[in-house]
Amino acid sequence: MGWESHITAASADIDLIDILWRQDIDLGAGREVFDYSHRQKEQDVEKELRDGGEQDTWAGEGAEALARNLLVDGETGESFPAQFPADISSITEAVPSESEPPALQNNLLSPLLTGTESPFDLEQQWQDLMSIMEMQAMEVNTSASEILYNAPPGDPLSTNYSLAPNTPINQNVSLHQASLGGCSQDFLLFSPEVESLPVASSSTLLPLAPSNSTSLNSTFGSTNLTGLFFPPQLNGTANDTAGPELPDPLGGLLDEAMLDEISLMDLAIEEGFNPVQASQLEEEFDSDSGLSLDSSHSPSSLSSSEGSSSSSSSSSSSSSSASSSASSSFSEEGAVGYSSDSETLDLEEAEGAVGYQPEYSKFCRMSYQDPAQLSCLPYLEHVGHNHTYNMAPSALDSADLPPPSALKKGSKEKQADFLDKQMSRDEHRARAMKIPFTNDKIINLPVEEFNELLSKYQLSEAQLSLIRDIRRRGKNKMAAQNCRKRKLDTILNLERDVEDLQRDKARLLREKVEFLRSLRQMKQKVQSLYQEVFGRLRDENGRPYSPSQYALQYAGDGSVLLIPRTMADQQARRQERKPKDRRK
DNA sequence: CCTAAATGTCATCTG
DNA sequence: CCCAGATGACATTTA
Repeated sequence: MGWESHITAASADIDLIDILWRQDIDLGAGREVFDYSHRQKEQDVEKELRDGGEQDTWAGEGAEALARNLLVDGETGESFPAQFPADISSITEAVPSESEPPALQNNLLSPLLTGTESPFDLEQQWQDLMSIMEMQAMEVNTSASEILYNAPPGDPLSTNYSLAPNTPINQNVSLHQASLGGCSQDFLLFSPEVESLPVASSSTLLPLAPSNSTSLNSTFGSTNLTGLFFPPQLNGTANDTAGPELPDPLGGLLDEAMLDEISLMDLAIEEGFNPVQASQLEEEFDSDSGLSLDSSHSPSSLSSSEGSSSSSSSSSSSSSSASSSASSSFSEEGAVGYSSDSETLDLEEAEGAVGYQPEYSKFCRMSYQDPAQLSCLPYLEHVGHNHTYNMAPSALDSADLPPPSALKKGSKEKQADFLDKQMSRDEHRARAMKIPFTNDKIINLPVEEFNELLSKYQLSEAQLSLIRDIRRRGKNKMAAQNCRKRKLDTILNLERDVEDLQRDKARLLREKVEFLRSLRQMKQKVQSLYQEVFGRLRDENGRPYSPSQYALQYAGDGSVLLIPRTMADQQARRQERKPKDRRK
């Protein structure tokens, strides 16, 4: 279902890409630039695609798109170097002179935007691709597909070229941007190749439009990725095939989107993520430690994390609420935390775990403290047994244990066994050593009271030693529990953050897709305008100029010149190279 | 009986 | 310096 549409869209993209490519070429963008690297990347992509199932398909699409995109980008980037301080206004003016409607003017301006594309160079694209794949792998849930393709509610892609309301950039905006971009101008608007093509040259804007899925499929499928890399040839074929058909906006967009997303992904992951995110994460960890402090309020961990992740906070707030549910469960455990899991259940444990609540322990067991013996109280007996501590070493244990069971028989015996089993090793040891108070007390009593308690009894060195060990171990046990809870909490928080980040990433990718889409639209418009203008030009004899021999070029002063192709090509090359150098 | 997860224990560090 | 708590590493128990 979705896949098909996606795929088709992707294929459609190809045509678009081809067109753009040509444009780029016309502009003077060099394919050489990307060729080599592209191929390699593509191959890699293919491999990856093969490796994974659906994801692969995605990746594949993305790769293809990427490849195409790269071409485009590469071209655009190179073709539209900042070199040319061209005025947008100039361009617009020039166009109008031709008798174009205002709308057209705007359109013309839009092309300038292409300059924006430049930023996306091959490397980035590649990274994007990688990132996308990664993303796909990662987010099975919020599958990138959903995001990318289904993404926005009123997703433009699905609808049409018409920009979605949400679309960040609409044409108007784009124009604005274009002006800002101030791309250079002396570039040739479009060049040769487009015209050279029969279909295109003759007339039509159509060629500019993205090709249909069908055309895409045919061309693309057959050609395969490698084909993409050899634009010149492909262009011809692709154009022919694709030519007349209506463009599939979605397809092209999607592909680009894919590519772009990839790039975004990369950026997010590699660049943005590492530094920023990493720092955040680090903070979180720190906070965690802090959390430990807060142990009492496990949630604090959340808060802390939030604080750290505040960057994502915007989303986090929402997420936090959402995640909070998840975390909440967690928090309960943890926060409460440390209150030990109800499961455990030895009172001791509970108390202990709860730790931090010595009183509780007192509650439960104070009574039997009698030095006399724990056995006094029935209830205590059982429980008390547990608490009653036992001997340390296994020898004692063994000795102790047997007796009880042996002595008591029947239900009682069973109970005893049960209780024994319930007793911790330290309890057994305490009992074996005849320690007069419960482990609970030993462990949970505040230092003062603990010392007081010890002072009340005449204890042997061995007993004192055991008591100290019991206390130490008991404390540590609780500490370990808290520590683990905290750790778990931290992990949950991190997971939540990851989700938030993924959401952000997806959102950014969507936005990128939309931008690219609008950019592409503008390019198409520019191209169509170019063709229209060029088509209306007549020489002294009233005959149209041959697109193969002439090209329109924007002059620095805003005028549009008709110049011989050769010159145009030369200039295009120059422009092409400068940008490269700059980038490096 | 084996494995993995849960717990407990110990050694260290830290505040 | 002592203590309690935190935590990594290892041991033991539990499921």
